[in-house]
Parts: sequence; C-alpha cells; structure tokens
Amino acid sequence: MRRGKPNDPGRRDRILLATLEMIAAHGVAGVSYRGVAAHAGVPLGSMTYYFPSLEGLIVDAFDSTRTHLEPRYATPLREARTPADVVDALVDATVGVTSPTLDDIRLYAEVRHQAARNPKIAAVLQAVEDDSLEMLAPVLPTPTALAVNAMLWGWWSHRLAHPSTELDEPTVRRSFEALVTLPASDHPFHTKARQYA
Amino acid sequence: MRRGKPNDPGRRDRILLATLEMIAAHGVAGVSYRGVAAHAGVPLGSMTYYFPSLEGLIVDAFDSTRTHLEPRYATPLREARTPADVVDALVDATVGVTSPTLDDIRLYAEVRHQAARNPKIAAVLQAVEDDSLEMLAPVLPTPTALAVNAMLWGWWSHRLAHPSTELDEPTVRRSFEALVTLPASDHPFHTKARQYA
DNA sequence: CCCTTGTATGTACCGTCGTACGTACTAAAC
DNA sequence: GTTTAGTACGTACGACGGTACATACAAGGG
Repeated sequence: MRRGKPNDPGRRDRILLATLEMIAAHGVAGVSYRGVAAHAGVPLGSMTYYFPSLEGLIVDAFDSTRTHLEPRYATPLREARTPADVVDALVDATVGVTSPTLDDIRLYAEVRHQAARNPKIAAVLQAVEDDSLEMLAPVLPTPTALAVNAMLWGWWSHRLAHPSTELDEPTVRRSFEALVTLPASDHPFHTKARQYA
Repeated sequence: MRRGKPNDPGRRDRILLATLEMIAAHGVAGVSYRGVAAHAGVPLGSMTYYFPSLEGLIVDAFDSTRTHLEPRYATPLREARTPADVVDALVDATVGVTSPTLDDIRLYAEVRHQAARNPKIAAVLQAVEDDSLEMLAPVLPTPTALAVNAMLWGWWSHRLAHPSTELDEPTVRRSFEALVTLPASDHPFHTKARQYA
C-alpha cells in the first residue's frame, strides 16, 4: 500500500507562501480559500485538503514567517557586542538595508493585529517577542530591551502610516541612542532584572 | 411641507456609538449592518437610511472618536510647559490615570490598521497625528515629537499585546525621559525644523 | 493485475452580508 | 383636511465564502 507520498510535494508550502502574499496585499480580512487558491494556482479542493480550517491556514502562514524572515533582521543584532553596535543594528533594522520592506511590515502588523483577538496568533507573536528579548538580553537590560522593542515597532508603524515620506535617519538614530545609552549611565537599573515589565 | 425634523433625533449618534463598541469588541472585520443594528436596537432599515454605505458608517464612527476621546488624553499635554511636565504627561498617557483603556487602545489600533488600506481612514489618522504633533510643538522639536509619538504608540501596542501584565511605570518613564531630555542637551538639532521626518 | 490506502479535486449546500427598493408613517404647510 | 416631502422600515435579491463530501486518481503491496 502507498506510504503517503504526496503527488505534488511542495504544494503545501506554495499555498502557505501565496497566503502570506495575499495577507500582505489585502490583509487577513481579504483572505479566502478561493482567493488564495487562485493566486497559488491550485484548485479549491487542495486548500481544504491541506488546511481543513481557514484559521489554521492563517496561523500556519504566520508561523512560517518566523523561520523565513526573522534571521534577516536578527543576525546583525545577535552579532552586536557594544551598545554602539546595538544602536547601529537598530537603526539599520528601522530604516537601513536590513530593515523590512513595507510588505514585510504590513505582514508583521497583521500578526500584531490578529494577535489581539486570536490566542493562537497571540502565541506566535509572543514567540517572536521572546526571540527578540532573548536576542537583546546579552547587551541590554530587560527594561531597556522592552523600550527598544516598543520604539522599533513604533517606527515601523510610522513607516506604514507614511509610506511615501522617508524616515529621517538621524532622528531614528538619536531615539535609539537615547534609549540604549541613557539608562546605562544615569540610572542604577542596569541589572539584568528578569521580570517583564 | 415638513422641514426635515427627524422622528427620533439622536438615533444617528446611537448608531455611531454602537458601531464603535462593536469595533472595539470584534474589530472592523466583525462589523455588519445587522450586527450594529441589533446592538443599537434599531431596525436594519435605519442603518442604511442614515449610512448608505458601510464604509461611510465606519469612517464616520472613527471620526467621531476624534472629538469625543481626544481631549481626555490631550489636555495634560497641552498644559505642559517644561520638558519635565511633558514626561509626566506622557507617562500618564501611557500607564497613568489619563491613559486610554484597553478598549480605547483597541479602537485606536483599528484606526491605524484600517488606515493602511483605506485612504479615508488614513485621513482621519493623519488628522489625529497632526493634532498630536501640533500639541507637542511648543515644548518639543518636531523630530523629538515624532519619536515620542512612535514610542507612545509602541507602549500602547505593548499593553494590547500583554493585556494581563502591568507595564512597569519607571521603565516607561525612563524611556520618555531619554527621548525628551537627551536631544535637547547633546545635539544641535533643537530647532523647530518644520519638515516631517 | 487488482486491491488498498492515502492524495487530490469539483461541486453543491447553507449561511451571511451589503444593498436596493417599495411601502408606510409623520408632521409641517396650505 | 389634504397634500407633500422627508423620515423610517422590512423584505428580498444577488454575491460571496467556508466547508462537507462524493468522486477520482496515483502508487505501492500482494
């Protein structure tokens, strides 16, 4: 008897990718089995076969970004050793070459948005955030890392809201410098307190 | 002939309010004429009568928040004179008594989210942001104001993503202190440059 | 060659929703 | 009291979308 070999391996992944493109283009609200099927060039039946529920499809699609996109922005941060390195990496991640495209930001924005109402997607977001904090832990105390994360998302959000105007690099740099350097010099908080804020 | 007096004045506003509650509870995606009608206790016909298109209803609802909610968070900022006042006001707006409820943040998040795809809602958001920058203009240079706005939204977003964990007040305070005070002392940017970043 | 089992697909059902529209109601004008 | 214009409402149509499901296909095992 057949051992379960798919006739078209990779089809599942193509569907996942098409779903992400669909989400970036039209938002989660604009995702339908039929739409994704058309975009991926597969029949409707394939959709429900690989992904019995639409919610599952979307969650899986989001989850797949974690392994696909994350390394690109994360690597420079992991390699940062001094606070100055961190600032450079953060500025780059906001407006520089390693920064996400508007489509990528749109995707991330969708994750954050859906996470507010869908526990499964909230878990995905939580995982992303945990990765981020863990990444910053060697160079920044947790409270600072939290602020940095919030700031980064704030700037990305800004880019999303003003797609046509370029974000001013020195402004971004100073904001991160302020967050990263000030607490280290002026305050006694610079311990790796492990409690989340 | 009749002058156009409504039989039930205030019905329009009740619909608008019900719409906002619906959005805060289920998101824009969960808003339907029928759902809002039920929630507001009006017949379906009333909905399409006052709001011929669903998009118009949502835009109007969002726009109504601008006059209803904005003053509450804005007043302390307008009254701020020194940078220290500004920091206090910002911390309060983030985690203090004047800070928005989770429902309010949800609502604001919806505005930002929809604005990414809907020009009319983008205009509403733009107006809100302009108000905010104008409000900060007397006490902060524009680049700093931009960073502060991004930071504030970042923290609100954080609260949304972690509804159960309280945001640590000193952490928030230090983040705003860093943004507000550092550029004023260390950098030559402290002119009211009018260009957006 | 046929049987079995997993893979794949097309269709159809059922619900929801936006919206159009004909009808009814109300109150001011004459 | 009649007319009339604006207000309010209920129904129904057409489109869309998730999902169930019966059917068809492919590939190993015997």
